[in-house]
Amino acid sequence: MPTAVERRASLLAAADRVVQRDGPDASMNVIAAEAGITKPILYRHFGDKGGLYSALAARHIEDLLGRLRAALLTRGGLEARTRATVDAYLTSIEERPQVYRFLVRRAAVEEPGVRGEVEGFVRRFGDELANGIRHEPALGDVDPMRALVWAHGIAGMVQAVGDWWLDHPDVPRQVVVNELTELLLAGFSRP
Amino acid sequence: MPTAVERRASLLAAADRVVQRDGPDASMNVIAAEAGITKPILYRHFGDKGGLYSALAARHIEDLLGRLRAALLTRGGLEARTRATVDAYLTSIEERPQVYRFLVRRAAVEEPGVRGEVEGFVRRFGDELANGIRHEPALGDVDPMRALVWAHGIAGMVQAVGDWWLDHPDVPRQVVVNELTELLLAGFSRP
DNA sequence: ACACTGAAGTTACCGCCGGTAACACTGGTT
DNA sequence: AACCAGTGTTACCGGCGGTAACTTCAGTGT
Repeated sequence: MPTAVERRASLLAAADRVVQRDGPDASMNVIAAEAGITKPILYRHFGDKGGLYSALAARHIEDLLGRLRAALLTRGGLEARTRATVDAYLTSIEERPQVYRFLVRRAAVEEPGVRGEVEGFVRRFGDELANGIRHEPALGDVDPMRALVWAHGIAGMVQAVGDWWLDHPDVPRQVVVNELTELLLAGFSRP
Repeated sequence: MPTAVERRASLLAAADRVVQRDGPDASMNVIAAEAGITKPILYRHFGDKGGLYSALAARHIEDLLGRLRAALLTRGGLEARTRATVDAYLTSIEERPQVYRFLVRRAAVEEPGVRGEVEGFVRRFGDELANGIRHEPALGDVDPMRALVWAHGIAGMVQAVGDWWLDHPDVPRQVVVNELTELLLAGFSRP
């Protein structure tokens, strides 16, 4: 007899399997079947579909944000940090494309207005990055508003290139990393 | 008795009204009711929901791309062109937020893999922009791959900032335009 | 004048979705 | 023995995208 949190974890694992196999449009029935149970149990554990998706997304978002944070702390200059972060992002896409698709497509659509739930991971990354930029030693003091606009712009830039790269798998990752890093660094070194 | 293309245009106009009133999740029933007819007629004209959404999106995409193209042709230096284009983008968001939401959220989700239909307007903008960058006089000859990555990055950057701005209406447009323009210009003027 | 055709439009349905109410089963507590 | 409390089920609801089958009616050939 598993505990409640174990059960919950196993349900999330099942949902994860389905999403990775069938893409980000998994239905509650299919997820329940994969977990070997029926729908109402899912609803008792997660409230509604948004709740399940939030829980599932939260897990991957924390993982991805963890990688990005670690990359942002890379020792070396601004260039090394930038390159490491971009590379971490694109590597995550390469390793689990379905998860990435789930994060950027599905988790952002489930009307984040009503509850301040997940709010899309690009947003969260942008908000964190804004803090990082404000305190980046190589940049000096940056106006908070400027940091916000820049951070969300940079996050969106990396995301858009990642999306584009998803549909152009022939392009080597290193090439994309190089171009993006160069573009970003040029943006940082303003006159 | 209206002709077929008139009918089609009036149906699209009805769909447009519903989307602008109720947001981008309009159902076929509601759209049909708004048009004063019933569902099967919509399906005879547009095939399926994706077809209607494609047609509706195509219209707005052409309009928005037209504005952006015009802004890209602004006389003056690279800065004037950049600023005008960013301003055109944000102004379009400001004027019709629901349409913008429809374009970035809905029109990109309807599985573009099967048919090469709309493919999201950010993608199209990115592809066009890549051409523009390759031939931008102020930049000289740019490697095609570099132009592609940059263009999609820039398109994503502007889009992300636009999305963020949608949820922060207190920030004046001019401020966002200024920050974004500055960031982009710095990116262009690489060492 | 009249039957015929074909398009326009309707009603009524299908299967699936997200979500829920109401009912069984089972173990432990008193 | 009686009673929970939790876990699970079946069976349903309204609404969605999508379609089959029927009606209605203007135009046309003879």
